[in-house]
Amino acid sequence: MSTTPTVYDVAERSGVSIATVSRVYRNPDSVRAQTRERVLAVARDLGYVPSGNARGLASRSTGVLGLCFPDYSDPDAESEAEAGAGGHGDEADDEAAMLYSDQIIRGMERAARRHGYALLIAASLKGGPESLVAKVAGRVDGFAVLARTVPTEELEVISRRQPVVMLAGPRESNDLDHLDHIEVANADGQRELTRHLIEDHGLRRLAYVGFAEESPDVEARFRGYVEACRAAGIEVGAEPDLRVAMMTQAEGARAAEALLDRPGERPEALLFANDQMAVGALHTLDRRGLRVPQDVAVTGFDGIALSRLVRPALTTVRQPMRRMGEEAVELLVRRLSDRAQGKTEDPVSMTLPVSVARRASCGCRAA
Amino acid sequence: MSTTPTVYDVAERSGVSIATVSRVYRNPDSVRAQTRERVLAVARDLGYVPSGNARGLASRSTGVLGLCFPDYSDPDAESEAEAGAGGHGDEADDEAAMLYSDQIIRGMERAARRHGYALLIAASLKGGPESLVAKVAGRVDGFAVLARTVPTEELEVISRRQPVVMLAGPRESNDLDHLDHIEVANADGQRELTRHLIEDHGLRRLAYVGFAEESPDVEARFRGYVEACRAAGIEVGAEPDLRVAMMTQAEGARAAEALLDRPGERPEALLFANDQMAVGALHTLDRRGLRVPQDVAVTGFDGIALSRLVRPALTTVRQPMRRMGEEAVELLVRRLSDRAQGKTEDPVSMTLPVSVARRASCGCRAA
DNA sequence: ACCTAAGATGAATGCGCTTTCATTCACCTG
DNA sequence: CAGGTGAATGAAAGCGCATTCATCTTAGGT
Repeated sequence: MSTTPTVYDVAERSGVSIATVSRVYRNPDSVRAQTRERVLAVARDLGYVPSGNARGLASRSTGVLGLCFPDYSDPDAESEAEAGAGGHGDEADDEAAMLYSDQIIRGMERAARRHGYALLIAASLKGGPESLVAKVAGRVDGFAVLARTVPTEELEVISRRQPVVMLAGPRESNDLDHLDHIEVANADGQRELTRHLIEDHGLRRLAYVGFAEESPDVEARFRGYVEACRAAGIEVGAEPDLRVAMMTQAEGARAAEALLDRPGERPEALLFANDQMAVGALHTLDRRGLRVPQDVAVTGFDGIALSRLVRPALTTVRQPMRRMGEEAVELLVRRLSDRAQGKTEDPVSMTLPVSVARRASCGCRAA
Repeated sequence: MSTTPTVYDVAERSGVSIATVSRVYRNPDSVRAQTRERVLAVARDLGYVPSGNARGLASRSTGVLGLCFPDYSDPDAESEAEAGAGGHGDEADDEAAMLYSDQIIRGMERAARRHGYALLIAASLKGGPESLVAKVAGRVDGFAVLARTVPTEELEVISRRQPVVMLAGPRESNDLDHLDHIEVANADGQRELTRHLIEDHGLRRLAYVGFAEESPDVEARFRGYVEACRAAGIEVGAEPDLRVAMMTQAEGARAAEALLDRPGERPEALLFANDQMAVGALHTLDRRGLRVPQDVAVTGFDGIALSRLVRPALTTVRQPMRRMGEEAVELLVRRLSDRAQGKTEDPVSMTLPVSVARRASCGCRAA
């Protein structure tokens, strides 16, 4: 217990060299059965477990893939889940708080497992040491990063030494052209959803709520919104009707207040750039006595679990997050084997299709 | 690109020793600002990222915690999700397949993050190489294991060299007494649920479906069931009415068939040892034209997402899986710091409370 | 019985970093 | 100006394993 046993201990106690001990684990068939058994017995006896670090160092590969994602935690969402997932009382539980990143983790884990890899996950602690990525990068053979988790420059540096695939953010302009990249059809989804509101529900006074910081996803979504509006002959500005500081429920609620307080006719539909904001808006509307969707329709984007649990259930655009995780792993694995063979292929960029979930908040189902 | 840069490269190019380069990363304040900047500049230039393996080897600690869990994948559940989560049509998506382990991962990740650790997750590939644990164990400072993922003997060996906490299975008899251990109140939950069926719904002809392999959880649940029955003066055998080979939906469906085909009066309630089996049973009953809960009540155990999505929604016992993950990390962190200080504390064993979710399948809500 | 080839094992080196311990240097103190 | 201090840095010794390459067995062939 005091000092953990190493190859040396096992070798000595079983009367062989450390090379043989190593072989017993790496390549059992190359050791005579009798010797092997003896070594294994001693190992068991001593409580020997090969050090992954040493192994990785010596063989320069870890058998681990990684995922870095931002600290999505939304305090509102947490309390929401505990308080009752939008009024569900005892229905509330962890499920409601399942987010974006959880689905990706799930997808990656599955795929990684199939390929014999383990998965290392780490979220950037807000305001923590900047070295999150470095920490992960140093321990894995390759990894995926959710967009905007890591400073571009740092990523650029790291991607020179190991495969990196960027998730959900369009490839950032210049430096990162050589990164593989997976995104979803943000514009398509928002366009289709908007078209649905306009054509199928006959709504024409729409308002779009986006995100203040530069976010490629949000921009793409807004673009889809604009396209659908223009196609229907509805005039819209070049900017969302409102931009919030964070894409949280609280901000969504506040955004709804602001939009409703604006002079002029009340919008017939509020479109939000993500589900959490939309859920926040639902609360505001409820408090103000406005019925959804009769008085105002509300839509989100993402398709998180909560979107289905709130009342009225939220019409939104579902992203194939799990699949994204799987594709990321496939890509990494391919890169790794390419690299092992000295091949060099051009960076891949794929776009996964999304689908509109028509639920109650736009009027497609009973609340 | 050809060869990844190391401390040596950085040291040479910036005219310092490798010791200084190391300090720049480990203990920046101990290096003169001017020197530090120079080193960092070179590092950035070269694309240097410290090797986690080498670091771990040298400092014998990784900053990573681990989780091993069994391959829960239930093909039925997957297809269920794709086909429509019990008839929900387009409502179907990944959410429905969120399982036990996903919640634990989530809890662990959160807690690990708070303590500055990353999380390594790995599922035992069914029939894969036995070395799953060894792989994980060798790369982390401590880890949690879901019961029955790993042969007891192997765990025993490993736990001698690093903190291990066992999740959800009662401490296995002899060898593993020194393992920390977290479980949920299986018996309490099943007892309360059974009591509810008997007292609040007036049901008396119950049937319990368990798991054939020895499973401490299932045994505890069954024990709770028996206690509640006896307390109500209902006579029950020492064994579940039926034991299945796997706790999957298919097996649950089959179990329901078997129970309904038995001679004698039809049971008023079918209690399953987990949600997935109960969902399978729901299908059988539906196909046979039996109404739930009017003709037969059905209950599960676990509280997975699917349990709420099926129709009728499943009455079940919710486990605080996420919290279990968090507690596991807390325990590991404490152990690690104890160990660092040379302290040795007795193994901890904690039991987390569960809660009964009364939904439609027992008659508590509209279907 | 002798030689050869294949098989099993050992010796030695390096993977990239952390960490004493020792050394150097610039500054203070008296 | 000598002696002393503390800060900054360098030298060197591992950390635990994988992996040639060399050496030693052993079985097979004639």
